[in-house]
Amino acid sequence: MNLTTAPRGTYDIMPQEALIWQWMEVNIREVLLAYGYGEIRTPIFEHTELFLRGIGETTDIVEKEMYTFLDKGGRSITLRPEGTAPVVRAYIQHKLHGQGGTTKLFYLGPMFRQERPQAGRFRQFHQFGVELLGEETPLADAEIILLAHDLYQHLGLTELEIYLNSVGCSECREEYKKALIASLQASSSQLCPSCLNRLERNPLRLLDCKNDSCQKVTAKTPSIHDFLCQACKEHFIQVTTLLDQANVKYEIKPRLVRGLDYYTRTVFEVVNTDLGAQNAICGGGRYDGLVKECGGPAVPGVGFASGMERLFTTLEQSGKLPVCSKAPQVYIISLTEELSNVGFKIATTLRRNGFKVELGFEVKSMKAQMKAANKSGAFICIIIGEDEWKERQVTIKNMNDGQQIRVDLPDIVDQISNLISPQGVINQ
RNA sequence: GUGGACGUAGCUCAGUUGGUUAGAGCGCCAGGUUGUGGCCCUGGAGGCCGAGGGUUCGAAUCCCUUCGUUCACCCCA
Repeated sequence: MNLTTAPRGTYDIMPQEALIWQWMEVNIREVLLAYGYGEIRTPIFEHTELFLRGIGETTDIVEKEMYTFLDKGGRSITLRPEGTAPVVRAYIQHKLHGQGGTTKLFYLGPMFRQERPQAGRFRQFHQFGVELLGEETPLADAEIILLAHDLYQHLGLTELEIYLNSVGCSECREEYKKALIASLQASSSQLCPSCLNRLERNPLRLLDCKNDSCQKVTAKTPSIHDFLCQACKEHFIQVTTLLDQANVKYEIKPRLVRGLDYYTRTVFEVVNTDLGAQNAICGGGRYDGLVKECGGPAVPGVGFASGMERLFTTLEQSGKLPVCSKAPQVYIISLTEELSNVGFKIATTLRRNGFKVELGFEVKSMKAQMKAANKSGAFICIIIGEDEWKERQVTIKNMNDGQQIRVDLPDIVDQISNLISPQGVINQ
């Protein structure tokens, strides 16, 4: 074990980068709140059973990717691998269905899956997501997709693709599965081993296998759209109509199926095709059976989850990351040990007046301190030297043009205010 | 869990068919100014060449093991 390295698949967000994360979070919250969603903060771990029931026992997440352990009371605990199941649990626990109407929630935070890391995949990663509970109408599906669309738009991402499909309800999906299996069994000899396995367990997933031979086989299989029941068909058509009205471009992908068992009817992904193998930055859909499955009433739901690391990378690729600077406005240097007290006092005064101030702690040569001031990116440097201090003055230097003036101690705040406006957080 | 690629200074990387004290650029520190940054010049610090074992007179270089990183597969955001 190497104690000086973060555990596999985890990483530190350092101050400069954290500024960008804060920016992303602020913007995401802004849009979600504007759409009427309230933030919910659920625990980072839950009873393992919740995920077994919610996500589905035969999914890969549950079978091999969960961080599961026994606590000291012998309970099986799992670090949340996704956000929907915990939100649904909280929805049931707090009986939000009893308040009537719809419930609109969003979450944002770390998730955990014990997978082998690769580009765009970590063991601790971050997602935000929304859940709209209590609505069966296609308006809800459309609102969710539109929300995702507008959100990325708001962040400056205009080149993303939206893939859309319907996986039907429990009834018509069963019909389709039967037809699919029947069609595939005829040519099962040409399928890859993992697809042979999936043939029985989850034939839908076989549709997006990347293996050439499998693709040839599945290319000839029937489309789910030929099997959707009347209600599902109409639901899907209405969703697409609403998206058309809102001018949202999307691509219908009859073969888009998602890995989680709980989806019904609408499923969708938002994809950045420049991202490599892990190119989905958002995935979601309708889950009409999930609340009941988790022990609540039969309440329909629809939502999505978005991976923030992938969002970050996408923003970076598109040159949409903001320029975040942690540079101070004012850098203060003192030329002798005795004068560093004065510098400290001036720093405090300026900070309490709302200026972003950095104080050189070490009294070194003036040249060295000026270098530090320059490197900090400060707009103004305050120099406290013996000459000035004899007359209870300090030098204020504009680091851009090199101009400097001497000012009396009581006038510092006013003089600085003439040059810059407060940007710090402390305001009196 | 499986496979490929890669681990040399704080960072990005050189390092010839194995051959003395392991290099560059950037960054850092100091000096070129008695109290003035950016540009330039000079000097300096900083490496168990990921770790362990083996081959050899001699290993950063070859072999094995291990750890780590990374990309891909399975699967997924």
